[in-house]
Amino acid sequence: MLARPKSQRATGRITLSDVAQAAGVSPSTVSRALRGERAVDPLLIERVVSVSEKLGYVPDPAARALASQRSDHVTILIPLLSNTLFVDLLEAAQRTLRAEGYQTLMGVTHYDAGEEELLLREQLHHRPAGLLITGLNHSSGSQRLMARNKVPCVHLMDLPDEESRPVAESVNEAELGPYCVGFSQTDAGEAMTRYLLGQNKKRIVFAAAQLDPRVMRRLKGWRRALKSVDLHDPHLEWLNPAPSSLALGGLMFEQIMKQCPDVDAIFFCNDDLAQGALLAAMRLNVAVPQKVAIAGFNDLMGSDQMWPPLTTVRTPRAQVGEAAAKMLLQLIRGEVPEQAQLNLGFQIIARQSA
Amino acid sequence: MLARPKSQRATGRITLSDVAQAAGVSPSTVSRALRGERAVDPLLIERVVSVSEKLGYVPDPAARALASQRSDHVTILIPLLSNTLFVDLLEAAQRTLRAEGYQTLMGVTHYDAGEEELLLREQLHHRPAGLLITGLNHSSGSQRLMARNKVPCVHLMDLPDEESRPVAESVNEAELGPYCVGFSQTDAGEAMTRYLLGQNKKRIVFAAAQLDPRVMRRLKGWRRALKSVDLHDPHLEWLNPAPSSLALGGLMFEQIMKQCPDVDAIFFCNDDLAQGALLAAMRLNVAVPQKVAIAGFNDLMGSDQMWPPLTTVRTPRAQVGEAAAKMLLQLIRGEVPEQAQLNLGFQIIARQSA
DNA sequence: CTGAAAGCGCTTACAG
DNA sequence: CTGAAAGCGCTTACAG
Repeated sequence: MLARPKSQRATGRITLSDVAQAAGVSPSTVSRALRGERAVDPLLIERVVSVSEKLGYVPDPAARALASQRSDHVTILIPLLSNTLFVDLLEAAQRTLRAEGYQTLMGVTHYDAGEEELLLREQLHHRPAGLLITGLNHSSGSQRLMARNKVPCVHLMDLPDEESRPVAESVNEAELGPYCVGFSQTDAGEAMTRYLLGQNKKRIVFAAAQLDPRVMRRLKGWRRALKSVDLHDPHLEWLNPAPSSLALGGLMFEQIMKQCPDVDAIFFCNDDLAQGALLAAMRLNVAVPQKVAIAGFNDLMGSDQMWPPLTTVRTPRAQVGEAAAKMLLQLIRGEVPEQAQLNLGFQIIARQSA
Repeated sequence: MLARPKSQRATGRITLSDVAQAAGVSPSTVSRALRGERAVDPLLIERVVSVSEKLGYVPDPAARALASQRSDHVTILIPLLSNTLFVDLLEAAQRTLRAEGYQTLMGVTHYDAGEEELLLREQLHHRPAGLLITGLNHSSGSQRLMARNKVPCVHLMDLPDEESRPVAESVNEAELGPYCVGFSQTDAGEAMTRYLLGQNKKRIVFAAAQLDPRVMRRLKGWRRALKSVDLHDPHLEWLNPAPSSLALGGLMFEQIMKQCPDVDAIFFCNDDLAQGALLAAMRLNVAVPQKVAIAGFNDLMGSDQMWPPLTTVRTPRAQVGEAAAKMLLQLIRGEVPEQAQLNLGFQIIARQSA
């Protein structure tokens, strides 16, 4: 039996130098060839790549990070793991990033700006290559951290309001940000409300929990739609800061039915609430949508299985995760994305509950 | 205005040497003091810690990983993100690990042994400090990878069968593994079946999807219970390899009702299937539990909100995530956990569907 | 218990 | 286009 050629190193790892030696070039050249830096002879690239594959060379991420001051980590900050919306976002982003050799590090903020800032601070010490962060609203401390570290960053699931967008005369690169991919939460809230109006509903409640910034934007859309037809009434706003859940949806439904028997539709800010309401309606024997229509938001798992099936707004979260990751990848490479704000839209899914 | 004392380094980062200089000791001592290595004068430790806090020193993870050949990453491999079971596991593990300064890196195997092996290989290149992996069944390639890299590893959500456990006369450390924390899937399957028998059910279907190893262990428990009272019938086994979902649960329910009208109970291997069945029963106007009882597994979100509320097995996934992370932390520190196999049990939640 | 020195495995000005 | 050299910021035998 032939002894396998041993590496010189104590660790036994195949290193860049091993490859360089075997290929008869300098380590610098191997480094450049493998990273696809231009300014390397194509023939050398070929040779280096083939040798490194033969030896089974795998670059050491720690050494690379130390030398280049940039890791192969991308941090993604999401509010919650208990809303499948964010899990879908995470999975899509992670899949996209992994395909390009990046590791995804997830942080859960629990909708808490302080926790977000803390996570940001922790993560920034690891010199992430990029940052994916949910929403556009962050503490001034967080904003400072992001700016000072000037790490590429893409915001998820929302877009700046029209009115707040800069109407610069000459838009230069620096004014392009913030980079974000999502859709207009306000428009989506307005669209569903208009749909309900189209179903001839007049007393449409907006029922929300959690009350995060995106929920409040949907509320704004609901208000806009109702005001435009002079049907807005502040009493129709049911805002509960508690975390969203099926159980809470059921509870809110009961309360609304008891206190506002004349209501003819309820637009819940998230499908879990709406699903809970549908289940409660069943228990309480309230006819949906005849007595009261019910609509949700996000088109989460199970909404199509409810009885009656839930009318809702389908949001492109997997697409958002993927597109945002791709945009981030561009920024990491120093490229300029075609659009700084990518609008992926939404879709009204008319089923039978409204 | 006083200029802030600048670091010598080009990167501007506060380094170990900065702390050493300010504290009047050598870098080696700072390194040892900060990592809580014994064999350092307590007074020096105090001084070093206070100076490093004053300077806002944060160790560079990349440099540390490169020098020590161990990163501060822990890899967790789970089958899916679409089953909240695994999300709960992930969140608990990540929370526990983060508190001790470890970063959690997640890999999604999609119940595919090949993908698991690939993820393992990728992750191992990053020299993780430890590994959390779902289940006990892995490809021989994966097992080899884990063994060769001798990275501390804890298995999640299952325990070795009694019969397969080594009955060593003198158990030494090497024979303690595999480390795992979970509960007996077989016993849980058996317990729920016995509960249904106790409800005077005679024709109890086991309806399963996905058919991963843990589902098959539940099946085994169901068989054991039915055989013990001579009520086992192979026709009662409904095994569908498709991914689990609400919709599939509904479909399976319809099929079972059509083809086996004499069935008086269905034990679904997961709550999503059972929830789908409950919803289908409602559509089809089948009385639950009078005509047919329905039971699930895991006690997932929403099961208590169904109508009727779902009888199920509550599994301690958050506790598993936390306990496994703690056990892994011990292994990383070189400590020996009290038990190599930690049984966290399960609980029958008798609600109204069975 | 403490320190000087070597080394971890890369990247990147700098020079040619 | 290529290479020699310095450097990234730590840890860890080794010696004392």
